[in-house]
Amino acid sequence: MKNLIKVGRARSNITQAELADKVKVSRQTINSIETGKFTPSTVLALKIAEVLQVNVNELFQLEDSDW
Amino acid sequence: MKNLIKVGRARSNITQAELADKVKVSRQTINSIETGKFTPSTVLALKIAEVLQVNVNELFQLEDSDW
DNA sequence: TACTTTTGTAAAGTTTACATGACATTAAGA
DNA sequence: TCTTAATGTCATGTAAACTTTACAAAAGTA
Repeated sequence: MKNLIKVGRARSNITQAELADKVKVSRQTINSIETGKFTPSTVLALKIAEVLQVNVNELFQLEDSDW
Repeated sequence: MKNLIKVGRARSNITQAELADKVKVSRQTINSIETGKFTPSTVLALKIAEVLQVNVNELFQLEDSDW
């Protein structure tokens, strides 16, 4: 799965740590998701999308290898 | 988190077992998500949304208690 | 260059998603 | 009513998300 968190953060001009605070997870969790180390839960994806003001479908995109 | 999987299945006229097959998880997993027993991963949410032809944000919605 | 902020990463522990198998309940059709 | 399909649920096991602590690498700024 591909993600555009970095782009969204840049647009909103916030750091990983600030995003982490807003969605109430650790900074490492945001970093791990952003760098593709793991897949967030849907609740967390919805929160990140809300903070970054985008749809989940824009922020996270399936790849062929996910099927 | 609230979900509208049951509504989406009804619209697409497919059973939990059929949906499970299409997204490649067990029937119990679909049932557990649909009945709110647990939160799916974002990959699974994207797959279910794609099969049911809706956006993740329409299918899964945050509640105040999620924050 | 020196200092500070931001980001990347790793290890160890806890929690939860998801699998499998089994069985009970409900809905639906003959 | 009898039978079958669909759904709900439970128990056990494994894999993966997420936490905390800690440190290193990068990037920005004086």
